[in-house]
Amino acid sequence: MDKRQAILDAAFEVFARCGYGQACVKEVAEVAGVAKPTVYNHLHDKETLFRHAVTAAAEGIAERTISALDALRDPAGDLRETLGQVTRELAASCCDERAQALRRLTYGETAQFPDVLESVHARTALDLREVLADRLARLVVAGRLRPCEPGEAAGHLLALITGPLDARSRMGTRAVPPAEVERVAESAADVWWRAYGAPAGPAARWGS
Amino acid sequence: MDKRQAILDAAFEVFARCGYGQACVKEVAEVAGVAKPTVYNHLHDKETLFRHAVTAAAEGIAERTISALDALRDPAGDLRETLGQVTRELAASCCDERAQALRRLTYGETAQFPDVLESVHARTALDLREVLADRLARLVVAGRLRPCEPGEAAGHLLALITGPLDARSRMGTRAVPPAEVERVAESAADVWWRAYGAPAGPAARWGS
DNA sequence: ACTAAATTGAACCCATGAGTTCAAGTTGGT
DNA sequence: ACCAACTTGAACTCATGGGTTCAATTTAGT
Repeated sequence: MDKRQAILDAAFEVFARCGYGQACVKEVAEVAGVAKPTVYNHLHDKETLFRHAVTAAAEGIAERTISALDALRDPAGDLRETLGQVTRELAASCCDERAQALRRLTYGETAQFPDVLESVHARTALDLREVLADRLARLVVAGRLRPCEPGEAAGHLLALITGPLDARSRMGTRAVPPAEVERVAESAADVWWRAYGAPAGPAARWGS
Repeated sequence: MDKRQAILDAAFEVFARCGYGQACVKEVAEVAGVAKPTVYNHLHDKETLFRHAVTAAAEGIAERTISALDALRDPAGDLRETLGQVTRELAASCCDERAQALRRLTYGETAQFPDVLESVHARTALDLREVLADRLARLVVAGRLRPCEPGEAAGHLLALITGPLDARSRMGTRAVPPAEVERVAESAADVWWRAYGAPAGPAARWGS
C-alpha cells in the first residue's frame, strides 16, 4: 500500500484517459483512493505529477518490451522461426493499451513537455533499437544474416511492426483483433527476412 | 483576405504550438489579425474551431503528400530509380513541419476528439496507402514487381519511411538534416526493393 | 501508550480563459 | 449616399480547476 505508487498509477490512468489538459488532480486523487492534499504532498505540482507518472510507466513498458528480444540471444534452431516469434511478441507489446496510451500522451504533450518526450523516447525507442541492433550484429558476425548496418536493420524491423499496427489501431483508438496482429507481425518478419535474411545455402559467401 | 481562412490558419498554428488545452482563442484572434468576437462569429466554439482548422490543414497536407506518388503512374525508365525518387519525396513531406504538427495534434487530442483523429487518419494515411497500393498493383500486373498484396506492400513502404524518420525527429521536435532524410529514404527504398522488387532477368517467370 | 508524521475532508482563494454583450465603427453592394 | 451586414475593442460573466490552509484523525515507529 505504497500511496505514492498508487498515485502515480492513478495519474497515468487519468492522464491517459483525458490528456494532460483535461485531467484534473481531484480525479487522480479519487482513482488513487487518496485525498487531494496527499497528492500534492508527494508530487508538488500537476506538472511533476505528470512527469513522474509518465516516466515511471515508460520504464515498466520499456522493460517488458525489451525483454521480448531475449529469444534472439543465442537462437538455437531455425533463425527465421525465432525471428517470427520475436516479431509476434513485439507486435503484441506494441498493441498493449498502456504502451499506446504512453505514446499518445508523450506525442500530444510535446508542446509542454518536450523533455518528457525525449526521455521516454530514449528509454522506449532508442534503447529497444540498440538492444535489437546488438543481437542482429552478433547474427551478422555469425553469418546467419546478410551483412548490414545493425542499427539500420533494427530500425527497419521495428518500423515494419509498429507502422502497420499503428495505422490499423488508429493510435490505440481501435482494438486490433489478435489474429490480425499476428498476420501483420508475420508479414513484417517476411519482408524483413527477404531483405536481411541469409540466402539459402551452406554458409556465408557473399563477397564485396 | 478571407478572414475565415486567416482564422483557420492561425488556429492551426496556435494549436500546433500549444496543444488544444493550452491554446487560447484570444491568441488565435491576434495571430489571425482579427478580433475575438469575429472568431466566434465564424466558428462557434473552440471545439469547432479546432475541428475545422485541423481537418482543413489535413486536407492540404494529404493532397501534397499524395501528389508525390504521381511519378509512379506509368514509370518509364528504371523502376528502382523512380521508386527512390518517390521515396525521397515522401520522406520530405513526412518531415514537413505542418505534417508533423498535424500528427502531434491528432494523436495528442485523441481523448477529446477521436472523430478528428479518425477523419484525419482516413485522409492522410488510408488514402495515401490506397493510392500507393493502386500504383503498385499496376506494376505487379505489369510484371515489374514481385507478386504481392499491394495494400500490404504499400503499408510496408510507408512504414519504412515514416518509422525511422519519426524516431530521428522525435515527432518533429528535432530537425533532421536533409542529408540524413535522404539516407533514410534511400535505405527504406533499398529494403523494400529487396523484398518486393522483381529479381534481375528478362521478365516475369515466378510460378505458383 | 506516546509522539511525530502522514492523511483527510472540507472549505477556501484566485488565476485563467471560454464565451457574451454592446455601442461604435467599417465594409461593400446598389 | 444609404443600408445592411460585418467587424471591432473593451468590458463583463461565469465555470473550472490548480493549489493552499487547517483542524481533526489516523498511522507507524519505539
